Amino acid sequence: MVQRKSGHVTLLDIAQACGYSVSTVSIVLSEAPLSQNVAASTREQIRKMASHLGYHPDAFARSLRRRRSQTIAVLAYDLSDPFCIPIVHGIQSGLQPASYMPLLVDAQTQRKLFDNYLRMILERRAEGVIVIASWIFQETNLLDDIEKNQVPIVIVGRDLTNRNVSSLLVDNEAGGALAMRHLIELGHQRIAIVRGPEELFDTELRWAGVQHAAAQAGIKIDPKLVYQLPNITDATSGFEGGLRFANHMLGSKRPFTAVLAFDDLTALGVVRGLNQAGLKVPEDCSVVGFDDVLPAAVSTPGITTVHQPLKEMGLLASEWTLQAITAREQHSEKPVQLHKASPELIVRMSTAPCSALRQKTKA
Amino acid sequence: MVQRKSGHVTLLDIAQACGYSVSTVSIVLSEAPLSQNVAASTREQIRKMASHLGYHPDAFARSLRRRRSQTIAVLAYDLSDPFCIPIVHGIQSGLQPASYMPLLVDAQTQRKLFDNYLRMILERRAEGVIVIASWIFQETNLLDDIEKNQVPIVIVGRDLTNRNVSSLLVDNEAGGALAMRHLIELGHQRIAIVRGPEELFDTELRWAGVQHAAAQAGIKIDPKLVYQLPNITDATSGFEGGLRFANHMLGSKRPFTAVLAFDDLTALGVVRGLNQAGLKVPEDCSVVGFDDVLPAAVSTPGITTVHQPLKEMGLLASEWTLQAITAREQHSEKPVQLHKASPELIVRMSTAPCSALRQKTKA
DNA sequence: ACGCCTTATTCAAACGTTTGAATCTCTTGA
DNA sequence: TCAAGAGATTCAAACGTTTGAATAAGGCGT
Repeated sequence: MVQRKSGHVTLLDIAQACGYSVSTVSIVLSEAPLSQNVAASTREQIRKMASHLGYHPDAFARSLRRRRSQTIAVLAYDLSDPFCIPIVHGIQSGLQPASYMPLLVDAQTQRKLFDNYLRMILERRAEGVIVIASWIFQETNLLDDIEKNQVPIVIVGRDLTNRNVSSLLVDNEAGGALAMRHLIELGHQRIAIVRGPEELFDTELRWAGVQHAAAQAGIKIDPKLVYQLPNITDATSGFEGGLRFANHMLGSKRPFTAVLAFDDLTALGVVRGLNQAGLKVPEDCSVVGFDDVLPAAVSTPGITTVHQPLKEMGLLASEWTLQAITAREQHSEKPVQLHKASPELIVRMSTAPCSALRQKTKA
Repeated sequence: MVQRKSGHVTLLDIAQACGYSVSTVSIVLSEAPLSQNVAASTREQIRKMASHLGYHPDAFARSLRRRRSQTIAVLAYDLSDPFCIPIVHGIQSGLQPASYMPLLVDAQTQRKLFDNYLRMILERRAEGVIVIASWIFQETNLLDDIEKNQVPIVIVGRDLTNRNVSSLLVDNEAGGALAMRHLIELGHQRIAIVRGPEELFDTELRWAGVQHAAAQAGIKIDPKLVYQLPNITDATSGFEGGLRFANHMLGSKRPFTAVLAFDDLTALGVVRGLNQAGLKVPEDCSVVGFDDVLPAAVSTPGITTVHQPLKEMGLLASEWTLQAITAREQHSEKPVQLHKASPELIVRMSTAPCSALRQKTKA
């Protein structure tokens, strides 16, 4: 194997090795339209030599010349949020057939890192950006920077259509209602609610769904049994919050038979808190979560939750991005879109019919 | 803002805008040594114009010319394994100060994807590769391909020093012993073991540690209470296995007071299985896991487990890679290294003193 | 008035690839 | 015999940046 100074095999190496010009070799190996005109024997010979020398086209030179990076950046605000991974998988499967490379970066909830990576993304000339806005996420000037560089952008997990960004997220309102209706159908009347952090838009929407479902069933929500998670930027902080609030609920001496938690980690925190006080889930109290992340599925009891079709959302996000890129190539523009994915209730073992109800029906 | 055909601002734009040559602009903005000779006023002017136009150097052109991609590929065999994320974080924090960009890709346990991404990595001229070999991982010809291209490689989660690859992994033997000793100290004598898949190297090592600890304490392991997970490539499959084996254990009618599971997911599966049979953890049976992933921490009871210093391992992996790169620049070579990270026992609520022991000491 | 040093700036080639246009060599038909 | 076309291959410029060498302009000592 020949070693050039750059350490990599180039077209020139191949050209010299088999006595053709660089152009011919390029045409053959990149399967340009002109390669039909190249004699079959030549093609064969060049291809053989290329693989023999272990040639890999230099993406930098190619991108520079073609003015295409074949790259789409995926900027996760916090990759350790289990919420992200299925989305990433969906994106990958959408990009793979288009032979685009995902440039996946994790801002680790740090504004500074976020900006830093954003700069790198722009330098690497990503043709599109998909932002995964899990948990709290302040966008501030991000959009200006990206827009200035005319890079199509799609956001998952947040509605930014009012800022002219195509967005995909779960239908939070429907999801909240789904969870609430489930508890109501099980006969629960006194339901404690743990709302999400105020800064998170999901919070209001899920809350609206919950209220709607309650109103529809003629059930009043005791304001003293409504809690709100603090504005903390760590995705696992919900667990602490749920644990703390469970203690508050029990200390408040207000009766309740079920807890509707903002997300799965919060629900798991609630379960822990109830258990520490000697209460069993679901026998003494039902708990329902939101998101359907892995820990909810593998804990015991499994947490009843609202599933988000994350993989599908990721897939759609990648498709939208690719569409926006082709649109821009044709000097047109893809209109801003909003997709609200339908949530699905996953019933596990953390919810059960209200024991109070059983007594009532007996009476 | 000026728009060129490429859609991006270039050095030429800046040069023309303030009447200097491209060279001068380049020298100033890339802070080359020569920039000391450039008049302070000129520097000022150029910098101002650059930020005004929103200039970002083209990474392709720069890398092509400099022959440095400033990129290190991070190839995860299965990113959905919670095990990976802390490692990635460690890598990121190691790369950040060196202003290297991590090129993170997820093979999703698929051989085809793995090869595909590997090709892309080579085309993008990553200067180093860090492989995260969670769960089962067949390396076959990967190494040849990378070695041919003279790219330094480091592997996390697997010992491949015999193949000449620097490796970082937890000291599995010590970890296995740690878990076993913990159970023994709690007074458990009849301990069921769920071994990992046969193909996974960790399996034998942890098993050796377990056996060693047992021998040291003069405790015999009942072969009928030793199970082995099947060779499945999905990281969450341990849960199913644990659940199934818990049933087998109970069905075998052999007495046991504790279960040592191969990893946390398996432990969670065991807990579920025991619960379904009406047994309480830890009152009726203790369960210990391995890895300390998120689900183990947030389930109730929290799973006692063996923590791996994953973040530190990731950090060290990135440092080794950077060292190997600088070594290669100086035409020397970094020797192959092996780091066995010290595991740490995390005691949570899934383990408790053996009730049989209590009776014995009373008697 | 000349060479020489310093300071400030520019030239021009190179990195590896792609591609429109050009070249060269055959055939073929008139 | 020559023009015209087809087939096969090559030229040369370009993508945006970096950098060793070259140039230009001033200051200073002789």
